[in-house]
Amino acid sequence: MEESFSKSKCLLYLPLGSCKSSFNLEKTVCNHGFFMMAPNKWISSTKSLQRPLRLADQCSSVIVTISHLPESANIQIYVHDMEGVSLKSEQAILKQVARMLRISDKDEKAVNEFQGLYPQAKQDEFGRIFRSPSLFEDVVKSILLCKCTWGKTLNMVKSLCELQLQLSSGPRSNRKKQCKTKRKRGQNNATSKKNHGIGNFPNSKELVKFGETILRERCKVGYRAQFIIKLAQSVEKGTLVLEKLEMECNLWSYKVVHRKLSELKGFGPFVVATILMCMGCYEKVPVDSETKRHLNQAHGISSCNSLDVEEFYKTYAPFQCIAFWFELLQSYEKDHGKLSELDESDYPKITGSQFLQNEENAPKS
DNA sequence: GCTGGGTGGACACATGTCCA
DNA sequence: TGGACATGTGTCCACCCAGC
Repeated sequence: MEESFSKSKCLLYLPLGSCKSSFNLEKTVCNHGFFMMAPNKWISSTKSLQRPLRLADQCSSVIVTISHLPESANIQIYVHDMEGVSLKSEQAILKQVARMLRISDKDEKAVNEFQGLYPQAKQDEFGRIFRSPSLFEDVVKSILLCKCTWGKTLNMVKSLCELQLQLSSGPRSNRKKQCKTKRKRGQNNATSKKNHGIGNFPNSKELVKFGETILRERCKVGYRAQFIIKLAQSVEKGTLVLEKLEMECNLWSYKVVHRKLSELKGFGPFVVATILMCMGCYEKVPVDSETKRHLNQAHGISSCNSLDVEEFYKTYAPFQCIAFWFELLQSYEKDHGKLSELDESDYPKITGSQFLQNEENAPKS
């Protein structure tokens, strides 16, 4: 059967629907550390987001630039280096963009309810926390946040994307074996063409292929390699269906999903809370050194544990996590200026603890 | 270049609490 | 009273970096 192609050759539109009134691309993207992680690239001069996204075959990627004109009812997605996009791939791209930017009726409902509880967030157009085009990417990035500095996390993620680019643009014969799906005219493997210097974030299939040793040696992910590979293997075998968990999280209590995730090796309370946030369950605040620092610095709460954090944000239930991120973002922007206007080279510096060190070193008045 | 302390979340185990 | 669950604490691990 002939695959049909989009009439629009390289420009796609994602309707905002019910999200139109509350949506602001800059505020939606530049509000969580994930936007600083490769392969995301925020271009402050044009207020647009550039990154590779998967085509329908899940194997090849294309670079897209996502932008939004104020008052427009659609998000504009420019697909680079492509003469045409099949309808299936178009749907795949739109689905990924909608996930990243939380464009859905459910997300809009959450934003409105949260802003009702936290009016200042409405003023600041805050409510959508940026995430990845796939839950798998969110999960791996959450693992990479652990036991290291922010700068190191950024490096590990970047190395993974570089490795993905290297391997995906390897010998043609290998790529043919990887991609059984037939591609027709115009559906070039974008990674074989102009790649804008960055690969996509590897999917589970690619990570299984890389293996633990390569992740350790090339990407310097250390002990995290075993957890990531195990996760990727479970996804590939079908013993772990992340999308099903996400759906369960939406349908029933997050506690069931919380328990299931906690059973996985390498998934501690911080990682699980971060994943739940990405899934759209905001009741658990990820508690790490940064959370404790923030509560100490902003509210004078010293030596707090996860229960103290839970107690502190219970006013905003079931959106405790969004409330926490709103406060944290405000403190970052107070110290470093607007995150959306930062230079990429400043990204590794964005932690409150850095600020704390500066404060401690500053002469006391 | 080597060494050892610091970092920070996960993990394993110990202890505490609750409820049938 | 005992099992299930929650909480606290010490240890582990890989890396960074200052000091020698």
